[in-house]
Amino acid sequence: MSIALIDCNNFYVSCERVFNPRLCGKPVVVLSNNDGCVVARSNEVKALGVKMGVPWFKCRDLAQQHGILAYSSNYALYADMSNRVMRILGALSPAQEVYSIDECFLDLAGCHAPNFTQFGQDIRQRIAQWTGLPVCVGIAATKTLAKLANHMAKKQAQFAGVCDLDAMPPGERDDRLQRIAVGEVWGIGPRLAPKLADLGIRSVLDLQRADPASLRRRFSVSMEKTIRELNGSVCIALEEMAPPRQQIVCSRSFGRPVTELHELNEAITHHMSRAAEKLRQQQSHAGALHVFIRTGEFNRAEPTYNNSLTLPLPSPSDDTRKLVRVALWGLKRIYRSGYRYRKAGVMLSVLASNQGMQGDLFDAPETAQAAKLMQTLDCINRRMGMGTVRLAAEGFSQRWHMRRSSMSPSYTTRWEALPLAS
DNA sequence: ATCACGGTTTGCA
DNA sequence: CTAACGTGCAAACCGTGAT
Repeated sequence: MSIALIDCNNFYVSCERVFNPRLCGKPVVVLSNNDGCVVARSNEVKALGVKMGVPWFKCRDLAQQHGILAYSSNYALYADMSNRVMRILGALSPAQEVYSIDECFLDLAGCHAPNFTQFGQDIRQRIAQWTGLPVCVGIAATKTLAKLANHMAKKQAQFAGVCDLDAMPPGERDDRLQRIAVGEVWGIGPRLAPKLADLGIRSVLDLQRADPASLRRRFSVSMEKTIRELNGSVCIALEEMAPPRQQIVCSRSFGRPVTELHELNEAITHHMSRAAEKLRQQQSHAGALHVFIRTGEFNRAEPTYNNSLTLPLPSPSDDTRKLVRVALWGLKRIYRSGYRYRKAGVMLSVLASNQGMQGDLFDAPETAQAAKLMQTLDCINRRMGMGTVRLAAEGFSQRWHMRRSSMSPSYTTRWEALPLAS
């Protein structure tokens, strides 16, 4: 059993560089939604000590000094580049799990490659040539180990971007695992790492050799699975088909403080429309929805107000219009004037698959006509771009919309963005 | 004492 | 000029009322 984890290096920054090669060799960051935090860093920026997830305003001085170039995130571009990469990789193996926008697992069992390290190099070469993106490849017996192998391929230059843990002599392997902090393990985050350290478990090797049963009692099942995976037994299966979500959340911070109900109405309508899209995409209906609004969580000088409301739906629905109507009703109930709201969102829950749904005695079932309408809406928006056809209640000026002060053109998804002669 | 539930917190990526 | 800090998901946890 061998699994490969292919992960793009500094993915968002690398995408920007593909279409703007002048950025190569320069310190570049990509910012999160609303230009809030640093979410991707070029190696030059990492070398300057800028940490992942730092609020951008806190790096402004350093950025000024070193001429760091900052881009707002351009999801249309990254999603398109991701699709290209995933399609290429998917063709190399009968089983692929797309784990996130920039990484996927491949089951190598079905790949008749004589030498997996060479196979990894071929992958790197092909992705570089066909998309312009740099990737690293980790290979091992389980997903957890493949993640770790990928980490080594990235951090240690002598691997040249490919690390096959199974091809490594056991002595050397233990030696390397000894030198990696336990917090690098997949599933061990900033909370668990210190707790493990209290027990004397500091390195990956320590965790690998820990007793799964006792750590399960102290922590959870997932901890036991992680330990077993580190020892080469598969506990976390490759999931080719993502299981349908149990809840769907859409929320955003505003580009500026919002005080008026009519603006919140627009934002909630927008978020609910997106949530309903996701809902229909996974072929579910929602049995309940949740609306929330909140003031800033960092600004302690301002009066705080957080509120939310969960509303059961009379019968499960996937109709944007019905969901929006209920959400706005809920919003009106929780809205208080006189606050500077910074964020709003919705959540759909009690999700049921479209097959075998229970009807309601007192509520009209969703009509075939409504289903057809939603289908058409989704079809147009998929083809012509997000939000081509939408509810007017989403508003037009959208003064609450997130900040994106410096976004690159969407080269691969908008004709107008191509720098052709006009 | 135990269970199902719903809401909240925790944790991760 | 100033103020400014992301999102989505699930599991664990906890209090409550019913059994």
